[in-house]
Amino acid sequence: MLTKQELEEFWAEASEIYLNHVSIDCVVFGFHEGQMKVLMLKSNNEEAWYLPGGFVLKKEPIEKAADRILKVRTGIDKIFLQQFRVFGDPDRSKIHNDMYRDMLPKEQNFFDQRFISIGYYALVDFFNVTPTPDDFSELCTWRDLNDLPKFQLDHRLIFETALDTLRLQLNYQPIGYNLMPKEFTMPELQKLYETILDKKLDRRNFQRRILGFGILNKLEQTRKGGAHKAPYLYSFNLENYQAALKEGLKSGW
Amino acid sequence: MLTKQELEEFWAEASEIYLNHVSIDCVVFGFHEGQMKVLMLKSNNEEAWYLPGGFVLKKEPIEKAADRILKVRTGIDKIFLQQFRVFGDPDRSKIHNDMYRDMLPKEQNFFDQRFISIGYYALVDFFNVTPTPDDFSELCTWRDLNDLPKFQLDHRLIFETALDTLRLQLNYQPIGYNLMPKEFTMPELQKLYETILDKKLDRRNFQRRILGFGILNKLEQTRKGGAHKAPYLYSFNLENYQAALKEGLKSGW
DNA sequence: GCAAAAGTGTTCGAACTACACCCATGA
DNA sequence: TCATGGGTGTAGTTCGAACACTTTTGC
Repeated sequence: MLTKQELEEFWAEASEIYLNHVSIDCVVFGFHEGQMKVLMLKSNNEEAWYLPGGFVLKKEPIEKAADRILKVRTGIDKIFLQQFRVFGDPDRSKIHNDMYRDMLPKEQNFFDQRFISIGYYALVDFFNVTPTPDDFSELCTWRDLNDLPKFQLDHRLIFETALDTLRLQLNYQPIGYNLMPKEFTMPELQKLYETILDKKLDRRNFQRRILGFGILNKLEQTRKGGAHKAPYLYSFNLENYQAALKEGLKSGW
Repeated sequence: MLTKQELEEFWAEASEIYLNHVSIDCVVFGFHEGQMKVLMLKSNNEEAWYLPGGFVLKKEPIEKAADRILKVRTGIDKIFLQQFRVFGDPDRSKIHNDMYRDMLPKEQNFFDQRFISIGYYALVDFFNVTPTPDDFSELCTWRDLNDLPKFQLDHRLIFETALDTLRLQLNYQPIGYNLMPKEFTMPELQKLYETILDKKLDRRNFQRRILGFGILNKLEQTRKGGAHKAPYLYSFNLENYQAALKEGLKSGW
């Protein structure tokens, strides 16, 4: 928790270095133990959780800003990021404002303004992330999609819009390279799809379809140690994967 | 063309009523005589064209701002609008700034700042639009997609991103209700798709596919007066159309 | 009657669905 | 040896691509 003095300094600096009225919020998806996770922060002294976010430096491209913000929260450098919507309701940051409004006069208070927030979603490898709280949180951690906390501000809307976008993009983009470890089994990848879509898929049809995309390399090894028949390991064929990202998976029209 | 005095007043007012650093640019698509059109404005005294745009009032939702901006440029009230991307390069409004930078001191000059622009695309019925120039343009008119002028700033990028988005959305959204007149023939609708996609489609397959979506009503009448066999008229089944907009056309996974 | 546009099939193959069977492993 | 998970195969169906024939209309 920051002291009033520290807040004062933070705000004074913020107004100097950041663009006014513009913020960035990120929905960071990870995948662990067959569950989809989202990175969240818990407010100081309050049971309200929010998404990693921040502001844009005066001369910084917004993509760089999102990168920088997530680098601090996760420790990861080149994160897969996708802009998905702008949240621009005039009242969307009202609660946030209220929290800090009375602590400083309006002129010095960077938070006491309307923010247009640019939403990014990110896909990351769970194990590479080192969740790191910011100045306004006592905790930064993964939350299971099936066990979400109380959201601050409009962050539930931002989260749900991100998830909807991700589900939609599943239809014309390959997904997984950023969420899975280097090597993985087909059932593991299927579980990722099932978790994102929140429904069961047929083992055999899933395999055929995914393989049909031509974005996987089948490796010689199998994953030993499981309680049953050892599944084959796969890795992504990065070249084809990138191509599929650009061209899309189906032509449609 | 505004005088220096008028500019001074405009800027003084702008800083008072608009959010800093945030702008909106709109790509307005229309369809006329088998050609896709985009609404553009021609700069005063310069062969540089730009997209309809504007700023966000201090307490206005961004969607409302886009509505308001387009209402003034087109005369249409409830336009079909779709946010598609934010353009946030720090140098993106540089040229614009240069144009007006020297006319007023920095503090008074609303334009002499970095703008994060929210991109919307709009689909409108060509015949309902009354193109109306703004204070910085001598002309507001439709431009054919096959005959585009020189763009100002990053407006070519904005336009192309909008078109790409539209093409992508064609795969999972019905399109046409906002671009076609109330009644239309199948060949006319096909022409719309062909124009957006910039490629020929098979008559028969197109008809089967579109009808399969269940978003059309076949009318009794035919379009008389043509030089050949009279085609049937169709209208959109608005209920099914709206449903398709929400649910998407194909499930995919 | 002829050219051009529009209505209406049909065929073929690819792709998706829904299944069934076999194999490997640990308990 | 058996329950469980994983690899692989197949029949039926649907969907889209390619293509042909007929009908209407103005000249």
